[in-house]
Amino acid sequence: MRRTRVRFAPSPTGPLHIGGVRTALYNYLYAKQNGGDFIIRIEDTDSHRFVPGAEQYIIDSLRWCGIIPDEGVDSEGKVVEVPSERHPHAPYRQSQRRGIYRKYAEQLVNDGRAYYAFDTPEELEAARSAAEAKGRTFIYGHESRKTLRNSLTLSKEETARLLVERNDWTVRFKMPENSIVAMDDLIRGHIEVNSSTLDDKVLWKRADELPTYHLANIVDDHLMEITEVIRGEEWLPSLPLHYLLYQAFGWQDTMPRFAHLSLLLKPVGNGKLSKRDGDKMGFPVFPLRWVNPEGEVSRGYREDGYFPEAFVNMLAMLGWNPGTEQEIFSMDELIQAFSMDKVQKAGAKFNPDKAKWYNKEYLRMKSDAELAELFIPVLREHGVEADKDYIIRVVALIRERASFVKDFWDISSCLFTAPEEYNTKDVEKFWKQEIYSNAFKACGECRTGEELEEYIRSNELPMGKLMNCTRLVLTGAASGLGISDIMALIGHDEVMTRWEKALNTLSTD
RNA sequence: GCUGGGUUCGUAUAACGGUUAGUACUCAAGAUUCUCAAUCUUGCAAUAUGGGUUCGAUUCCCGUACCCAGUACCA
Repeated sequence: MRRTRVRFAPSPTGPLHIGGVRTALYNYLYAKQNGGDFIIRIEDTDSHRFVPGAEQYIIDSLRWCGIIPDEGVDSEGKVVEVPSERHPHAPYRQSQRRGIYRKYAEQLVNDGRAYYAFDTPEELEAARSAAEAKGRTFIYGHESRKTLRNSLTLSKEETARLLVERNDWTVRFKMPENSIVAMDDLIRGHIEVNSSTLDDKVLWKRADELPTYHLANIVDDHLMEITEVIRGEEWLPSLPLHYLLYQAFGWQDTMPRFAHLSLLLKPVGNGKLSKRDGDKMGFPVFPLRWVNPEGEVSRGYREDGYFPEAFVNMLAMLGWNPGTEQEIFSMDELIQAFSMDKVQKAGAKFNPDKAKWYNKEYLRMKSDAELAELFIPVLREHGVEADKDYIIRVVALIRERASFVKDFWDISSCLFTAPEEYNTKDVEKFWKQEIYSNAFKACGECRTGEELEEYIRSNELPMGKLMNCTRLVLTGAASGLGISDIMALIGHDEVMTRWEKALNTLSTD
């Protein structure tokens, strides 16, 4: 029985979006449930698409979520680049492993499972457009390779000559003709594909001495002793190639098991979730704020005020369910409950409302003191310094009304400062001489909300009108916190100060 | 186009051949309150479609429709 080892293998071409975070999360949950290792490997074999900062962003995002790798570029907070006893599989960045792939590519050629190809990008492009003109799709496969420039069609001498003369050749996999590839997926079950529909994928590029995804992925998964590959659905079409590669290397006995996760879809309409949707519909698609090299800013869940636990919980439930009605799970509970056969096959549309609901639930699990602590920086931003005990009392009063800590300010600013302006509609409705004169008089005579209510009742005055007028004076609007609660917190003197301000500000003729 | 994957209320999902098709979010109504929110109660709302198999299909098989992915010297 092999020790469970799974990996999350992102490409540092940009920020990790929430679909990627979910893939990492499922890998992590699976690893931890089985007492195994979670590894982060950076797949940077495409030198042209490298984006500075992306790798760090990925690591920071996972860390924020509480997903800490056992091995990988960033393990236990340290960058691991040199193999050691603890990290025999290092380095974890494919660009730093470039030396190890070539011999595997050549082994395949020697075994007749791959061949050298000398077609230039221009030649391939021409072949592609020629096929397109005839309404077909060009595939570099068992048919077309017979007419193209490669070690299968060229003489041994010619091949040897081109190999040294040119530096832009590739190694291509020699896809078998008409054989059924039978595969098993942990989520999707049995799948079969005829190899004739598949093309001869490039495995290794002489130009930059680097493998493509397919070769690097298989070689590294093998070398790193990966037992399960849990990845996005976009890889399902290349699963037959990967199966065949394991066979070609003779590694089928230790071939990992595969699980292909469905994609996260946009909330409305069709298609997968994209960066644009977030901007357009007002929710983040990234865990953390991201500023791209051009200076364009994308918001993040962290900056939008989400608790990482809520974010993780929400993501876990998108495409997986525990089979019970429990919806709130800590990371430890998720590790316990997770199971691959409860993972949904179909893509899940992302639901921003539910995400918000999750955050509200987690907010409610925090103590008043914890929330007060989180609220203090928000208050400071608004130039408010207040007594800790007072803040705790405020938080206790308003916590049920908010989904995010940052909402606290809008709800409770009236408990810290007098209103700067008064809601026009409410003024129109409640700022009438017969109302405010009575309300002002009542407030002058009463110390508490209870007294005020009793006063209004016993004098047979209109309760709603006087109360709303008072709230308008105290908070700037007729709707909001209870008068009683406001009075208890700000005190009678402040109540009268605000009356004075209102009488001075609003017209009283 | 071709290849592969997918399809239960608007959304996320439950029901491993037998249920009045359940739950949560959203939405609506009512209760409550000085207002708003919260809360509680109630409600609206689904098995894509056509054929099989079966005593019985959401569930198994086949077709169709629709959606998604792949079709790069990108991952």
